[in-house]
This record gives sequence, C-alpha cells and structure tokens, in this order.
Amino acid sequence: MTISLYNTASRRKEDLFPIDPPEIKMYVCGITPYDESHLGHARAYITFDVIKRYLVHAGYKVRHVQNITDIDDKIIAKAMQETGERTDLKQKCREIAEKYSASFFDAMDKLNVLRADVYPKATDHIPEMIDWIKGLEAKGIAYELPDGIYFSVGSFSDYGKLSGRRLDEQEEGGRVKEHKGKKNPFDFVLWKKAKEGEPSWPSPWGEGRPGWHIECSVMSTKYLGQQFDIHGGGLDLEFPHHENEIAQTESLTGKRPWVKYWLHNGFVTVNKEKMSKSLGNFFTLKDIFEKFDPMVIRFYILSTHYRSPINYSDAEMRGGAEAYDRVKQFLADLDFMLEKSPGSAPMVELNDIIEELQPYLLKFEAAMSDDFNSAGAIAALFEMIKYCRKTLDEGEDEKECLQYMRDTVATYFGHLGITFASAGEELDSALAALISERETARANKDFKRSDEIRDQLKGKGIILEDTPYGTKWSRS
RNA sequence: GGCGGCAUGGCCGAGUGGUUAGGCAGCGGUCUGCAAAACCGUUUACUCCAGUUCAAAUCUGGAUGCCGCCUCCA
Repeated sequence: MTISLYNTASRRKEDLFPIDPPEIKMYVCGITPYDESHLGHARAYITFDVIKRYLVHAGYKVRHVQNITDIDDKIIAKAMQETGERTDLKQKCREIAEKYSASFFDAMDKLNVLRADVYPKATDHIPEMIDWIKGLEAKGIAYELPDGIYFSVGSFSDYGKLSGRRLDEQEEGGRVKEHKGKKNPFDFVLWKKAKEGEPSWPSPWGEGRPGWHIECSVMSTKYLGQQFDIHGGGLDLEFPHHENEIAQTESLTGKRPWVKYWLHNGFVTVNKEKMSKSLGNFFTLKDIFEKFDPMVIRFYILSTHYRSPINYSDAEMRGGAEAYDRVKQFLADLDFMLEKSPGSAPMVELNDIIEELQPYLLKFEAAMSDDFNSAGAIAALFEMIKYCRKTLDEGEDEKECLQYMRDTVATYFGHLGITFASAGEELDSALAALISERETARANKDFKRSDEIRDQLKGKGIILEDTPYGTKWSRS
C-alpha cells in the first residue's frame, strides 16, 4: 500500500517515494534540556515514533536522528540562576543538560517511544558548525556584526518557501524586532559572540557559541547526508527555525531540495490555547504520570490525528483511559478464557476467523497509510474488537481462535506502540482463598456469604466478575 | 498588519461527493442468584449564506467564530 503523507512544503499530501529505498532517513528536532519535558514534547515524539514504527512495519528501514540542543540562552540563564554567579558556567550548563536529558529519556521510555539511532549534541559539533559558518561567509552570505555572525536571508531567493511567507510582506506590524545593523530584520545569528563569563568556544570570530538553527543543518547532514527524506518537528518550528535551516543548508550545499518531506505535528492545547511555558499552562510529564498511566497518555494522543490540535483536560483524559481499559479488558478476558478453554478448533474455523478479521486490518492499514491517521486506525481496531466480542458472545471458544484474536489485537495496537500490561499477576494467597470460598458458596447458593466476600474484596480494590468460565478478578 | 489552520450529534473525534466511523457519557433491553462485564437497540450530527451538481458534512466563493506562526517554544 502506498503511503501518503502531508508535506508542509507543498501544503498537500504526497505519495512517499524515499530517495534511497528501502532506507528512509528521518531527522526530528529534539529538545533543549533546560527544564522538565511537558505534554507537548510527548506529543511530538510520540507522533514521530508512530510514523517511524509504521514505516518500519511497511518494510522500510528507518534511520532516525534527533538532536539535543545542549547549549543555549535558556540553559545559560538556568545555570546562572543556580550557581548565583558565573563560576564555571560551562560545567554547570553541562550538568543541567544532562539532568533534563535523563529526565526526558525516562519519560520517553515510559511512553514507549523508541530510541533514535543517534542523538547528536550541539556541543559535540562546534568545529563542524564553525566550518559551515566559514563556508557561508566565504560565499558572501554571512556577515559580521559586533555581537555575532549573521545569515543574510536576502541572499537566499527561496527564503520563505516552506512557510509561505514573502519577505516584503512581513515588514509591517509583526513582532520582528529591528536589530542594530542587520541587513534584513529576518537575518538570524549563526554565531553568538560570548559576553563576559558566558560559556564559550574559540572560533575565527573570537570566543562564542553557535546560534540555534545552525546545529540542525550541520548535524542532520552529518548523520544523514546532504539530502534526506523526512524532517520533522512541532508546528511552532516551521517558522523561523526550519525556514532558516533550509536557507543555510541549501545555500551552502547548493543541493535542492535539502529535505524531501517536511512533517509538522500540531499542538497540545489547554482550553484551546497552546500549551507553552510562557502561558504557564503546561503540565510536565512527571506530574501527569502521577495521575495517568503513560500508556493512557499515548493512547489519548494517538486518538487524534497528529496534525490537529489536541486539547488536554483531566475529563478528556479519563475518557481516553476508559477506552484504553476497554481494550485491556478485552485482552484480559481472552487470557482468562484461554486458561479455561477446552481446546482445539478445526483448521477451517481458525481460517474463518482470520478471514473475518482481515477487513479490519485492511482498514487499519488504509488509515495509517493515509498520512498516519492513527485515530482512524484505532477506530478500525475497536470495530475489530467489537466483532470479536460478538463472536465470543455467540459461543466461540476454541483456543486457536481465541489466541488469534488476542494476538491480532495486541499486535496491531503494538504497531502504534500501545501496549497493555500483561495480566500475569498472581493474587495474594489469602485473597485467592476467599475467592475459592466464594465459588463454593455460590455453588451452594449461599449468596449472602458470596456477596459478603465480593464486597470485602471490593474494599481492597479487587473486582470480581462471574463468567461462564468461572470467577475472574481484576484490580479496580 | 502579514501568513496559515480549524469549525461534525451531550462530550471527544475520523471521514472517500450518494452507503453505520469509532470512543466516552445517557437511556431501554438480553444475559446474570444479584451484580459486573459483554452483547443488542437507541437520541440520527456536520457554524451561517450563496453557488456547482441528479446528489455536498465532503467541491467553489463569501460571512462569522476559534486557534496558531511572525519572540523562546514540540
């Protein structure tokens, strides 16, 4: 099945034709580790994780590179704040970056986001960045001001092609600040000269540090080559960050297009407003994990298409948790039945099931192939579960069939990186004894004692359900 | 000021011009010792105004509203 994906650069869906199949080279803009990661980060990285997983599922080999901006103004500000004054700020910056990177990875692991192949750090690539800037300078595209080296957007005729902006239309009104000496208000800094005490590295222009945009150009091309397939990030990076990256890279290499497909994920909002630091309406992942299972968060995020905004609220999250639990329950029910199930099905019967589930799987593939429509894909899986439930209700109980249903549902949710904790937990023996006592009581029609036990266990967070296969327990 | 996106039933949320999306919540029923779960049924939506079409939630134009980017931002 051909995969189509929405390319920000063309503003429409395009069929995916990798530059060098079966390999797909994907660069995703990473974090600046100066504080705890929040739900917005989770969404971005879950989005690209699902894209990667699906491409792999479709038979491609994905090489995924994601940077870490481990030096920038915000990290320096934090370092100064924490040290009081400027005593070995460079070391302090490193510590801050490491601390929050670790926290980020911890959160990503909980959300079942697969690791990228490479996580290049800005501070490990200073010499390469300097070479790039020298190259741009040699071409007359970069120029020096008292506080740094700047990129001249006027010398790149395609400037604005990604975000659909024209330089001459942008001049009035906006928030672009006039900067002393810049040739164009959109010119951006490639190299920042260090102020007294700031962390810095030597360069032909004196001590300083790289500007933000240059690192992505340098590191992406270093690890993926001068042209590659996919470049992703949050919608807020489209302009100016990605626009600037294009300007730098295509100016220097002369190869166009630098990136074939530009993908941007939508925001997480709160009360319809973008979740962001400046509005103070963000929730850190650490805090949300206290309230919700990370898998519920992942499930919830994937139940909206990645380019649409997704609103966060506890109520909506709880709805997501209910839906997630429904699937979990389905798998647990099957596990329970499998334990008790009598046995083998004729091959014919299994083949029937396989055939009957096929349309749902095709629907799943169709949704995912259509710009990674995870919401549609999840819906297809719910329809499949519904169908399976109905079949079970009608008395289907052969092991092979149950196993196939279970495996299929788990596998396809697995393609979305959604997993369900296994139900292999053993119950405390005292409680287990109570359950068997109750089963005896029920057999003797001693419903008073039976209900007593059920209530008692309910108080301990154990829910009992009586089924044709016996009594099933679960945690509330 | 410039540019862009979105408007779907109580809520969330997919959507190919004509055929049930799905989830959550509600109501009725089946099943059950009673429950729970599950299943069945159910309230039939598409901001407004024009237009194209035999036919539009789906295409075109306009209006209104909300949001985003243009400053760090996933």
